[in-house]
Amino acid sequence: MTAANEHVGTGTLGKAIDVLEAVAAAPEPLRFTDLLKLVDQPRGTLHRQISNLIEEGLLSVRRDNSYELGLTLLKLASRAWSGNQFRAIAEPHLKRLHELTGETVHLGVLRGVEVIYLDKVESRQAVRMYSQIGNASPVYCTGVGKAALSALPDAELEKRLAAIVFKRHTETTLPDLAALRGEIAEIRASGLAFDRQEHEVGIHCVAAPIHSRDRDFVAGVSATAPAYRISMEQLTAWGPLVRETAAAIMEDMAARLGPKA
Amino acid sequence: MTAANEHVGTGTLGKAIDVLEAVAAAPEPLRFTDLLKLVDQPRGTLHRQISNLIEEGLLSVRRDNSYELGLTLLKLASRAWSGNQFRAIAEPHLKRLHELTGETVHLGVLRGVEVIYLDKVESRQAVRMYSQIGNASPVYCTGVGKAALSALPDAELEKRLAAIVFKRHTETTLPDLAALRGEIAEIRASGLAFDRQEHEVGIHCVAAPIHSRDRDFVAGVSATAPAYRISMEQLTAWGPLVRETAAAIMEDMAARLGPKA
DNA sequence: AATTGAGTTCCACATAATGGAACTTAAGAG
DNA sequence: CTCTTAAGTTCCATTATGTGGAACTCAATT
Repeated sequence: MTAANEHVGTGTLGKAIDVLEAVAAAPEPLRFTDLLKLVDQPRGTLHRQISNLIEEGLLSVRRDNSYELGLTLLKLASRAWSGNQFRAIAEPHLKRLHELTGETVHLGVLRGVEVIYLDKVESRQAVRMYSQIGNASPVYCTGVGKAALSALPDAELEKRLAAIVFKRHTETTLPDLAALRGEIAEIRASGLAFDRQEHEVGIHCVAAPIHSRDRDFVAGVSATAPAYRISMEQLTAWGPLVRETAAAIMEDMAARLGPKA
Repeated sequence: MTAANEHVGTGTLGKAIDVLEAVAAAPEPLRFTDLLKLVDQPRGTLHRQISNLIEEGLLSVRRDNSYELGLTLLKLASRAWSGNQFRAIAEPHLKRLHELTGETVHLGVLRGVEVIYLDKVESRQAVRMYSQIGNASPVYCTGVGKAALSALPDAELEKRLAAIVFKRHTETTLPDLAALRGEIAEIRASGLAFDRQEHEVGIHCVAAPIHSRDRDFVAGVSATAPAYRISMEQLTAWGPLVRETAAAIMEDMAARLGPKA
């Protein structure tokens, strides 16, 4: 649980999404009463909300009366992905970076205090794709997340930093704000962010920030590799390539989305 | 456009989903006025609905004021996929079928008059995964779709058939209800459905139906291959394997979801 | 048979969505 | 450069819609 589910739904729609997010965030199946405890709503209300969600195919009921997210979401997400403009622009650059490094390449965008992975390129498709794309990870322990943070204007950065809840994932996870601030300073200086097995043991990466002209949109690209096979030196050596990829994506964005709104 | 967007949203939530589906179904970018024509709502109302959707991250605005689906959908769909019980049960069986045939294996569930692909197993990952999973195709021109239809109780089948709008995708696409009814009879007899390049030229498949005990849930598995490499004879020869896979999935469902609700 | 807890239905009430109209911008024509 | 038309946005009285307390059903447990 990151701070992501402290989302306060506004309006009828917001409440509905809150229910979906509660179901999404739960590590184990939820039944009616479990949900009732999670979302702060009266029984009658929640019951009707759930009915509506089921009606729309956003939620469905299992045999044991627990809930799971519905197929409508898959259908919509499939279109959200293929129709995403930023992803389409970045795609060829990701492929190129993959060809140059031979390793897995990720594209992620910053949203609140988490990173949502928009795309992934890897050759040996050992891992299933859906398990990564759309996946949300905390900012402070991913290369893409830290890179994205570094690209924010100071005022905005402070707001986001304040919202982070630190949780130790591995031995090397940044423990607190002070450590994160230190890293961000370094990232701003070098234009590169490293994840030194901070999210998952055995996995490290180099990442570079991507941002729109006015920095209201920030994202990142990374090259990720298993630590046993790729050394930190090798990772560092890829730094310039990753930075160039990010730069190329930004150029393309500027060119294809008009000089500026 | 299939009959899918004749969805009539009920309640506030339904209207919101209608807007999302309109954006999802559009082949080209929509601006405010375009959307206004598609969803039948007064300007002020639509405007506020859009604001709410944007607020929740379900929609976002491009530089040119056209809309695209938001990242929240990716995040939720990622969980919808990994948490889906049916998919999890079917997964090992799909892998086994893939190993036996060496070809691409699909799992799809019936929803209204379309099939939504829930999973896909293939070795050479030439095609991007998101382009298939979550993808919705018409029932009448896919193996999985026809297999699923054949498993419906008659009353339900008739309702669905009535809602189908036939559109010719290829030379061999079933042209009308009569043709489809004929096929369904055959599928019921043999337990196997074929897609003879009816959806896409050069691609054909064998599929078998999957259903829950009371048939309120129907789906299908298929083995798909390019026509230039795999003959109809070979496809037919795989039939029993596909049927066995479907049977194994149903057994697993019965065992893991309780003898019956 | 009695008790508890889960899940569902109902309805007077209040909140939140509605939609008409007025208001800004932005684009095109004369 | 001003006029005109169209696109996009805001406002607010009206009303429809969602709300939530309480009563109810159903199943499991003792």
